[in-house]
Amino acid sequence: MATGRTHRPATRSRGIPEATVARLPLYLRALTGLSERSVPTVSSEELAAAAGVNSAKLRKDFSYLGSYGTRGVGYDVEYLVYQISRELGLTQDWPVVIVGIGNLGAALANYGGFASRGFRVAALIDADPAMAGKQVAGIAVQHSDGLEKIISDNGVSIGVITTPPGVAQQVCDRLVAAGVTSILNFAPTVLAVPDGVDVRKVDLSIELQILAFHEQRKAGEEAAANENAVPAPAARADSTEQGPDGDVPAVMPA
Amino acid sequence: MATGRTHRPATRSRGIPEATVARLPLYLRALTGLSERSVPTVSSEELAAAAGVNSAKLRKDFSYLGSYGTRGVGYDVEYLVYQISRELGLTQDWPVVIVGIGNLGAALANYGGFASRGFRVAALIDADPAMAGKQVAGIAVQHSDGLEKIISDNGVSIGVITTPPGVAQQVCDRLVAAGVTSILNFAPTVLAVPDGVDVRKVDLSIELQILAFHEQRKAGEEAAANENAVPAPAARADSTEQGPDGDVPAVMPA
DNA sequence: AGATGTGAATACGTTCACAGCC
DNA sequence: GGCTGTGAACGTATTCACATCT
Repeated sequence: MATGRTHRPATRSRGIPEATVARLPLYLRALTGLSERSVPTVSSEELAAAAGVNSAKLRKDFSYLGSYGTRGVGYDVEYLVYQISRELGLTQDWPVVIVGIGNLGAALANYGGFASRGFRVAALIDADPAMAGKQVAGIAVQHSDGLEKIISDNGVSIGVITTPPGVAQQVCDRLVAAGVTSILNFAPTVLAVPDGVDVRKVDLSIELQILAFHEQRKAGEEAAANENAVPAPAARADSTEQGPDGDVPAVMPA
Repeated sequence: MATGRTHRPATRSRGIPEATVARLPLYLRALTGLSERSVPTVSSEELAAAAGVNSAKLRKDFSYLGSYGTRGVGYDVEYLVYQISRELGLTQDWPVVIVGIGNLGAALANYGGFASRGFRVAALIDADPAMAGKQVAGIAVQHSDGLEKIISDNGVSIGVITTPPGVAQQVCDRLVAAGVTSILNFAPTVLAVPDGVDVRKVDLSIELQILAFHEQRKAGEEAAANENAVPAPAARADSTEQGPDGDVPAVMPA
């Protein structure tokens, strides 16, 4: 196993920034929409709006892939779809296993967006013997005893973990030992993996907590604004927060 | 991040970097684990390991909150739990609505991590009349006709969207008009919201595509390595012009 | 001694603004 | 004229390394 960190060599032409990679799927989705509506070309401005980013960022992102646009015209939709798909590795298809077929695992198995784009659910795996053989999303659940064989028989390199947190690390270890090198973790645990294995995590609870932080801050600002509104002490406004017309949402519930 | 420009005013003492905010829930989870095991104090090194980050980053993060540690000793676990909870706004509890009770919505409703920390499912809402009245996770599903009333009666400011993509924007608009200012979006769509409303998105498909990108790159490197090992044929199909060396970036701290 | 807290250095990401091409 | 592609400027995040305190 490649143990050494190969010390990123200020990579030459193939060094696409991580932030850009994370946005490519967004562009691809927007482009797919345009493609379905048979739109032939699109400007950076239009595409950026559809993807929810600004156009300078989009152009910079595309510049890492190459020069796929035409000045004065824009981008050819089909061509870009192909180029981005290729860059993301979606021209081949990726067999995926989901481990842990509870509510969430089942929901993911049923999720349409899975198959739509290069991914195929190769197997559903659960530790509960009572689950084995049951059909979920048209696929028979298999017992986790056979995990290693399933992985290697299907050439799976991407695993999705939707188990309870207590067993996520064990499952992860087995997946990695069996040859999986990319893991999408829905269990609220930090997974330890060897070098060369990528882990991405999705955590509902974390997302909500981040939202709560901002909610609280909004509430605080509102309160501060109200405080300012009444007394107005001799001291000047001290440029504290932004002006009165700032950011409190225009939507005031009746 | 929100689509709107929230005019960040270089806020004085309350300016906690976004990247730090995103890690606070991670620290909190690690600390909660220690707390349950009655560990009284923890060093930045230990806590960082448990949270899957490095210790310098953790200390820097905490320095934005204040000086809650003791030099030569470490951090008091209970005290830190409290401080971070307060900072994140988890000392109050947040009523949340989930709109779209399909597989995923139901899975989230059943998700334990929801209630565990400051969040309470105030209502489940679905547009299908056949769903209305059904119990999911012990809560009766309500029809979306009453959305506005549900929001205002319960003082809901956080909404979770698990509808099909086609209706996500409409649902979002109604939530916002009814007073919701934070949205967690599971639908694969870009949501447009007014200033002052935060949107965070969770998208399975995007995460998989990011993993596929890195998978592909690993495969390319392996191939390149093999090519080096074996004498290459005179003319090779140079479809994959992978850089000579390069390395797999540590995408996510694991 | 041992660990925190933090300026300074570095790396990464975004935005600006305009040259270059259609 | 219009739009891309990109160096340069700016801003944010991470890491280093050490002064500071118990």
